[in-house]
Amino acid sequence: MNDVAAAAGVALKTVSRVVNNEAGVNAATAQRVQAAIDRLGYRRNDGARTLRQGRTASIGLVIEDVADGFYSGLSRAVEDVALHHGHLLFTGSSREDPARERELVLAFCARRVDGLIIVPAGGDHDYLVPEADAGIAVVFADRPPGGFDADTVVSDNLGGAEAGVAHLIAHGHRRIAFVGDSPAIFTANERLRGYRRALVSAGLPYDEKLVTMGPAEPERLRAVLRPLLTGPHPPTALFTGNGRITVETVRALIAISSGPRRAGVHTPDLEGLALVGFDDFELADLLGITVVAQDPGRIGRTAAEMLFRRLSGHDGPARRVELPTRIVARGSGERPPALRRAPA
Amino acid sequence: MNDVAAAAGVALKTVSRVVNNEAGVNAATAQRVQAAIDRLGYRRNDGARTLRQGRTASIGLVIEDVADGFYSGLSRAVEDVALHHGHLLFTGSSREDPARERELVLAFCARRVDGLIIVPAGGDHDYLVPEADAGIAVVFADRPPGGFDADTVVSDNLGGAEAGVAHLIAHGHRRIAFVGDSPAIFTANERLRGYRRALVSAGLPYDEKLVTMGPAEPERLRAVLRPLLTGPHPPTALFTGNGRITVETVRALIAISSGPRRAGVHTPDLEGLALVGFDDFELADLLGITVVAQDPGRIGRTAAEMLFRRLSGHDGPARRVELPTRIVARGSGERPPALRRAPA
DNA sequence: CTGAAAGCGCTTACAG
DNA sequence: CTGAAAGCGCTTACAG
Repeated sequence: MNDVAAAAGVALKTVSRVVNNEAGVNAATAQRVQAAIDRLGYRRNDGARTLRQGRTASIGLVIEDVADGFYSGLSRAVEDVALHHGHLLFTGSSREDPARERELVLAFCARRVDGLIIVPAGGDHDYLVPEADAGIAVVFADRPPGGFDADTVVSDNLGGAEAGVAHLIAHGHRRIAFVGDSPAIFTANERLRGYRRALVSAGLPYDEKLVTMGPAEPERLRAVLRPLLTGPHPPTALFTGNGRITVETVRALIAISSGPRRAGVHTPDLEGLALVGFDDFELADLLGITVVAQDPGRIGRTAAEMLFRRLSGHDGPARRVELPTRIVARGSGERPPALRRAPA
Repeated sequence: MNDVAAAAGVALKTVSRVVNNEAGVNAATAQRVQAAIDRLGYRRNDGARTLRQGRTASIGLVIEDVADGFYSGLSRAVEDVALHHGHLLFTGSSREDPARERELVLAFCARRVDGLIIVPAGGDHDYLVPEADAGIAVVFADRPPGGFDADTVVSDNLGGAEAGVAHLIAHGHRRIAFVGDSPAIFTANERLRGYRRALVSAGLPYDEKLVTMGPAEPERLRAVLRPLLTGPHPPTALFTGNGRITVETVRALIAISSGPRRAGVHTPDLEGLALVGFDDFELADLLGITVVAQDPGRIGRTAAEMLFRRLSGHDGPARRVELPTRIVARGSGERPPALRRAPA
């Protein structure tokens, strides 16, 4: 900018005025400055601008994993809202690692992002207190924070799971297994609570032998599901706790029912089991899987809008928004209980 | 930092030394400074640091759409490499809009990112010349730039498509339709070229009535495929040009073959057609779809590594890396030509 | 081991 | 309409 000023024979401030389209510059002067800008290929340094102004016009987003369809849908919505407000977006994936979440968040804070949207991996957000005191706005999405008060947007995990399990019960099922994600994850527990509540409402017993929780690893699921399904009192239906669990469960069921198999179309008859999964996912329609659908785009959009309200001065108490889920019936959740074949 | 210096009774520079763990500070002094830092909740402002140092330790990534599995896989890899090199990542989606690509890229440049990874939406990258002159490193991924020389990482689109079509020919097909994405997209054209080349190699005629290109919209695909498949000389196989096209083509085939249908498991028998799709996608295994697989993670990783080589001083001529594809046979591409039923 | 001065590239707050 | 000075929060380059 200094070079431009020298080249145009004006003061720094005049160049600044031209660059920022401020009113009150003589047309001829402005033209001379613009010519110098073009000749020198000058481009304003927004980092310097930002330092002086105190706001960076950027926000940080920490999700679990971009490569997961749920979070990439959420990201896309956040990105749209951010751009619409003229903000740039730093992104990072925590990989369900609290230390990585913290590092990313603090790195974003060190860059002085104006605000943060966090899908928490960890359960302790004490570390955000100094950042929030310093004026960085924070909104949590998908899961609530731990030990820190801030705006939060979640789905109705409990109610959604309860409705999904009730759907199976309404179709005659009385032995329904719950296949959930790791118990360390907030949503996994809420969905387990919803499962229990549906059983209680229907007067059905809670049998912990029908409950398994853990990461969506194929080997683990096969190892857990095989004895469950081939044992003495198998369930007639499954309720799966999230999209990845659902997909890997379907794969496991096919592996269990067919063993090694040549390439070809796998008709997921699910061993005659009924299945309802939490989370919709691409191609669930073609597989005929009934789901309790969340709306990841709406979660992201809502969180981003709440953040920008804060950034434009809103100063009310922290709000918690709970978004509804809906059942999408596609066949797998509407089957009646089938007689299971005898153990192999 | 000034406040900390005052509180600790030392000079600014000493605080800077402590904050940055520079050697040569008396242990007692350092302790006093650290105490002041803790008491005041001081956190270094990396924006200011960056301004002084001339490097921002950040890179920008512009993809087509985060919500597309291919690009989110690419993003994840870029993110990993960036973090590994201590860089933060700005991201944005162009939505296949050249103007939006340009805006995002220039906004990143105004923030003085050290480097850029771009999946081009537009065909003209003249606008990058001043940025590159100013020292911003650029690598293109998935598609080559237009009118601008820079490192580029792409898949072997031509060879992959040729192999996929040859695979169908090897299984006896002689009338193979090509269902591609919009002709404005580089990869779509390369894959069409591969299709033609496979036909030529096998001595088969190129029939443009068997070729359709355009966006992956369900209505469009149904409107194009219905007459093609129910007409006088239907193809016995389809080659689809990318993941989204493949998925929507499968949906269209089901819609065409079954009309309105109650919810339930759709067995994608594809109307007896053979099908090979470019791009692997989640659940292609369960649907039994044979694909020509790219490796989006490897594309992202390779691009990011090339970028960081440039950032650490490498100054050779622009390189173009072409990554191999591989056929994953899952049944749909290995069917022999079937007698088609008569037009409905 | 410690510090005073200058400067990164802008904007703010004034003054003319 | 135009500009000189100060300052955002750091690091660089020296000096002691």
